[in-house]
Amino acid sequence: MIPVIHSRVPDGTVEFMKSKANEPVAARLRMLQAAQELFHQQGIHATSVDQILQRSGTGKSQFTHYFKTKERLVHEVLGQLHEWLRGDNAPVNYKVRTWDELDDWFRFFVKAQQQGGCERACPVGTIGNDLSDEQELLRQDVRLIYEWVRGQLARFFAERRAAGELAETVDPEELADFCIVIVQGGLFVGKIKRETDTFEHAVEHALAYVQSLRLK
Amino acid sequence: MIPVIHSRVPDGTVEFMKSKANEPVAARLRMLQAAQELFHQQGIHATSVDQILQRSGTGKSQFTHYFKTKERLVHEVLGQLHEWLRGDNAPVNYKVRTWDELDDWFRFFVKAQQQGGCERACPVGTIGNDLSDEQELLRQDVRLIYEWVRGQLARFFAERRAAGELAETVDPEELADFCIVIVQGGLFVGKIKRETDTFEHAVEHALAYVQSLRLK
DNA sequence: GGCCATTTGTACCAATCGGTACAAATCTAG
DNA sequence: CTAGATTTGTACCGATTGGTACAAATGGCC
Repeated sequence: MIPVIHSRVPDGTVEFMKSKANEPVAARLRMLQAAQELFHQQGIHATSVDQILQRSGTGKSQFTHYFKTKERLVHEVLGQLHEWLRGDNAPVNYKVRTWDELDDWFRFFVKAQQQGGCERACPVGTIGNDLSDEQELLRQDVRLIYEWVRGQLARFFAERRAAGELAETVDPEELADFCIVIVQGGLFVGKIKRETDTFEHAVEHALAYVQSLRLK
Repeated sequence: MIPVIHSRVPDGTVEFMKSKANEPVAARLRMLQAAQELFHQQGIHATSVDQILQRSGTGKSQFTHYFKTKERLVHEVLGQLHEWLRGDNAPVNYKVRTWDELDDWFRFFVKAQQQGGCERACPVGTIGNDLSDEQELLRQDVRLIYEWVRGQLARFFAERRAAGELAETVDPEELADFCIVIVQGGLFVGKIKRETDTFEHAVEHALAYVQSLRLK
């Protein structure tokens, strides 16, 4: 039986519901989860270590023991996000294979932002945007994730082109960049303006454009 | 004769070059300028008041005297940016009137990011992205700027449509949203990846799309 | 000169930041 | 049980945060 690790109470702090047989890894996971959520909605700078500890219901000694520094925690959060996207439990299918799935991919982000009250943009982008010049390691983590997403979209477009469904003049990777910029920009503007209309309009135009490139 | 207020030394701090007749407003302007630059490249959270004071060569008492709080300083920086964009000294022409000027408008941002070493995105967006839920006043400042830019682009598209150069089915405001998302997203991704290729590809596709909507 | 508002220097504040020290508690293996 | 490693609680650290207090300096104006 899987022990209940924690459950949310209205204000976002955790209720202690550890199983009788105390699982040590749970603390680590709770901290990772809390950090990911807080980084997503506040960024790195606006999120203090103490805040993460409070939400995850852990002490400072655990933090030091499992992560040592805030920077390493960010690194692990990015690793977790990376695995999550690549895996089959991702909230949206990144491994696009049909034109319809491309539509779904775009529209998922609009819906996701709506459901989050327009308070969050891309979790990876939010972290990446807070990095300084000295944090080249973390920046590499972020780049890796972006490149993987780009690769998935580029592969799809290349497949469609090979199937004669896309003009030969279209570079799959450049079109992938276009799609990524739409999503990142839409989430960014949506978060700032606290509204999804702008994002929606951009997505509709982007989809219309991609459709206009289709051959059959 | 206009007094030399300050000049940059390599490390970014100011050299004191006050005119003999000490101008009190100069301190205020230097702080505003320093704040704008630091907010642009680091965001609000990563920029401390002391850092602004150091760069502008002013003391804490001046800061308190002219701005009282950091929040009010941000407000004034946004006001300065707003005036700057609307005025005729803006680094790029926002009052687009021809298709060529639209091209220039898009491509300016790519070039600007390149020249800044890909370390900065949009100054307004960077500030807006750092706002919390409680700072609704500052968010309104940001919205106002975005709405003005959107209005300029929408006006241009509406003009073109009235002239029969754009399909009647195209909503000028929605197309403006598309353009803004491209620029904001491109700057955002470019800053994170420290590279402008993604942005460039997105802009080329965006321009190709807009061109495809032209009727003559 | 003398007055009064504006402008500035210096010292200071409590709160929070990320991080450390170290011993006590706990789990696991023999 | 005991031994040794893992995990955790508590107290603490110097540095920095945004902001304040208050007097001294400076300015224009009469």
